[in-house]
Amino acid sequence: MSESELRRTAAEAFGWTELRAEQLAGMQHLLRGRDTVVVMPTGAGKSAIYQVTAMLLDGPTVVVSPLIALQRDQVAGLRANDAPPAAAVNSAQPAQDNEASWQSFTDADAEYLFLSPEQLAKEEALDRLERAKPSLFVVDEAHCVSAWGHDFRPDYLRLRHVVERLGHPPVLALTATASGPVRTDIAEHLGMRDPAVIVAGFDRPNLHLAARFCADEATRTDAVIDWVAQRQGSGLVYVPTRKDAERYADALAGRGVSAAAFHAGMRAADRRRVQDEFMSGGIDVVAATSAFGMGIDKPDVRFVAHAAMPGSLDAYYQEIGRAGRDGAAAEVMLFHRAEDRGLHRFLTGGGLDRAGVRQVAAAVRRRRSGVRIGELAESLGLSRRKVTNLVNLLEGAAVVRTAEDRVRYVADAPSPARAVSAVEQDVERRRRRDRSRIEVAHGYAEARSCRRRFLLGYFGERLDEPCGNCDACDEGLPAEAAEQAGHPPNTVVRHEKWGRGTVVHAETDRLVVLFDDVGYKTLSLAAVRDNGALVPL
DNA sequence: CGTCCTCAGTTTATACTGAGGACGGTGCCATAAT
Repeated sequence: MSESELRRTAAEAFGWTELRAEQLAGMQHLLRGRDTVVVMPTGAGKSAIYQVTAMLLDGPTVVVSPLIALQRDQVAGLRANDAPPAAAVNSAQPAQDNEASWQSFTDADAEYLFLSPEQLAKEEALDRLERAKPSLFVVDEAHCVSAWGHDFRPDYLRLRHVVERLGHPPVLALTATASGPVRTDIAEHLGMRDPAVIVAGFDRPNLHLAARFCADEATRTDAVIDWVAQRQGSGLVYVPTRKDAERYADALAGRGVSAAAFHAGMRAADRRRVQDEFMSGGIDVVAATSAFGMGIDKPDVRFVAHAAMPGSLDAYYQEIGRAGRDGAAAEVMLFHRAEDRGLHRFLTGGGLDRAGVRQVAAAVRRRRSGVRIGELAESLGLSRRKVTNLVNLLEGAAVVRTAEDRVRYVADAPSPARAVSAVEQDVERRRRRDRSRIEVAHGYAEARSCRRRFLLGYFGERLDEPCGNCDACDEGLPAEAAEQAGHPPNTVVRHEKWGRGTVVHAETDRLVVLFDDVGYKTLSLAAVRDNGALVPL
């Protein structure tokens, strides 16, 4: 497919006269049938990649989207152009409308169908999808596969079976934020084959990055409120708990700031009102949990404060990325405490339900011809979500396998009793990895050198000059550390104990290395030099 | 793992202190009760 044909389609159907190199590259990979991962900032035109490609492929396109609100936005956006018809299926619209969406999709009338991963867990949905013979399978906000699939929304990890059932059309994963391990996780769990990975620049040079250590909770509260009260324009305050959202919103209101809380425990109508008023400028500041943000594209957010360090730099970067989308200067301030680790340790610490693993394994083994997850849940009297999670774990440990929607016991797999320890090892590995991400996030918070270099390094990008727009650069802190150390970011190294790894960040006295097997580790440079435990590869 | 809340105990102030326990984040979907 020629580049000019892509450009023409983009112009005719959508009125886009320019396409970025990354967009074109993504389109061409997909047209050649190759699975593709695209990491591109919000507003850079990720959606264009599938919207245009869909029109040039012979068959409709399935778009998996995590939020119903996003599905709506996407459908509305397509309808506003001369694009082909788009439809959605979800629980928020009447059954009649869902039926109409399916009809138009299977009749080859609609080109795009938007739905959640949970919809794709339904047998009937799969049948209808299969009949429509989709030629492109898109996973929007694909970091959700990695962030949510392992526990919160396990149907994300079932998508690979949906893809196989559909004969593996080209798969496109789209996200704005994904570090190396997250990209790998996404590709693996979507069952991608030798995917092309396109990463557009991560840097957001207009964001001024800064962090402040707070000794105790009362000091932090005051510091956050003072800082926010002194700012102008729209801003966000990210907080760790729902109660904090209310607490900060009230305190800010008491200081004369037009502020409101936002979290998942609020009534839907209140959430909508807060979001609408923030968008329209009626409310200046929203104090929110991580529930706020996906799909929010307000260009003139002037600041983002964090009243605690989130559980990973992936989450942090996503949240600060909501500032300064218009390209004008914006401020980002992180108020952190060492104790912020506690909540995330708790959240990543849920113990494995060994009895559940064993129970599901045994139940699967009994059904020699395989069993569907729905039947399994019903016969065991467990929730669907629970069973899906347990099946995912068993599948990860290669104890069971899914084909044609049926879960089967792997012929030479260990007994259910022994399978438990295989699963446990996987869970333990994941926990170590999650905890190492918490640690590296605090490494960032406490860093004494260019913050932007640290952040970009985490996402696999190298910044050669100090950025000049962070608190460390403001203070003239050393920036040449990476070179002095002899281990600049992105150097591949081998550690005698932890194996292969990649340098993520270097300071005068320590290195942060991402090891393939054990996750992130901070190494003292003195120790590295003295005992030769770390060698470049 | 840390914080906040409650409550008992000590105290005689309507207030401190410590112990113990609850609670902590993301959304889809289906189903039940108004």
